[in-house]
Amino acid sequence: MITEEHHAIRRRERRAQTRTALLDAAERLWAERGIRGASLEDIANAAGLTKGAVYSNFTGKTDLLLALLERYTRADLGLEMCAREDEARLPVLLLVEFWLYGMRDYSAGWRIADWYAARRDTLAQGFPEENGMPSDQRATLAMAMDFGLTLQRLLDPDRVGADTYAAGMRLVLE
Amino acid sequence: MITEEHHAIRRRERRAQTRTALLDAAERLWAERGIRGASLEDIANAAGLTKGAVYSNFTGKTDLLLALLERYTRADLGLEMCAREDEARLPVLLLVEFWLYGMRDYSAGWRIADWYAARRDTLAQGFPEENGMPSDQRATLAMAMDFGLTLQRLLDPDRVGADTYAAGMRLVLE
DNA sequence: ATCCTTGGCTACCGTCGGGTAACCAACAAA
DNA sequence: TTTGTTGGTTACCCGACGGTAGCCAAGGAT
Repeated sequence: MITEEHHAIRRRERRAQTRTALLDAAERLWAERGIRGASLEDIANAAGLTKGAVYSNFTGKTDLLLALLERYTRADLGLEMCAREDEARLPVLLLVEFWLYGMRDYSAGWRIADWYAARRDTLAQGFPEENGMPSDQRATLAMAMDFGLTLQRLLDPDRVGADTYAAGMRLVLE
Repeated sequence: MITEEHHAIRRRERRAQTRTALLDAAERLWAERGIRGASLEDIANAAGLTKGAVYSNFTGKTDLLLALLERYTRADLGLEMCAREDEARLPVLLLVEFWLYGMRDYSAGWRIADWYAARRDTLAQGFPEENGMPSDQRATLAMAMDFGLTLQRLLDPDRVGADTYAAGMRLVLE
């Protein structure tokens, strides 16, 4: 039986779907071209919609950005991003975009900083406190190594091989 | 005595000065606001000039960008960028801008990749081959740790302290 | 069957930014 | 002094982008 609430729910679902579609498109295009490099119209078209849909679901570009940042920082990139490098390329690009944005916009900065902190905490719980180094410090170093190697490797996979990546992670994970 | 060549030289010098002034302004503004965030007019005005001066000295925005990249990759940031953190903020921001640009523009990508490689080589010469790890690999790891820690520390200096930075560099430099 | 809400579309505006062309002043060459 | 060149300014064009307003159709409510 189909009730009125049922309809209302389907309605909300459809709206959520368009929101998701827009966020997906923004995530992909902004990763590919940079935040200022993809316009709202580009994003809407990529989602099979028009710019109006964006303004119907978000108050503006920065709102869309913050919503994406919100969703992005909930979902977890697994540790060791460089493991499958082709797959990691776009997420890392977007992460760097967000880092830059956060460095310049204070209100977004704390959110990214918090995400990093949460990631470190999660990671630290996997490390037993050993060798005199606190586990949270070790987590910070692991993230740093992972990130620093990924940046070099994505830019120049020939000269920064998978073996170097493995050696780095081994060193920091003892 | 003032010869004709003397004049010609002063002329060339003045031109070189305006070029430098434009490059300086671009370096600062692009670091502060991002490459797409500062227009040619902004840059020219910051240098006390007008947009026309840019087009008199460079063929366009990307040419100015490449010239700056060229100059930037000649000058050397010392290793351990995070040592004096306030001083490092802008250079690191610009470096990340360049990294992103290089990841998306193939023709610029190899230049940045080469710069990284040269940095690694220079660094590697300071490392004796020891403990079974090749010195060039150690250089890669040192850069990765330095960079990864700097990114985290610039974003959140409270939670990523100088001690952690020191510990990371110690670990990788043995 | 009728009304009204909602979600998305279309057309439009103002601004901004890269790029161009005409112009002009300083200055070197004669 | 006159002439030509060079370095920079001014005014303008055009496309793109963020944002707004009015419209319209789908589809729930009554």
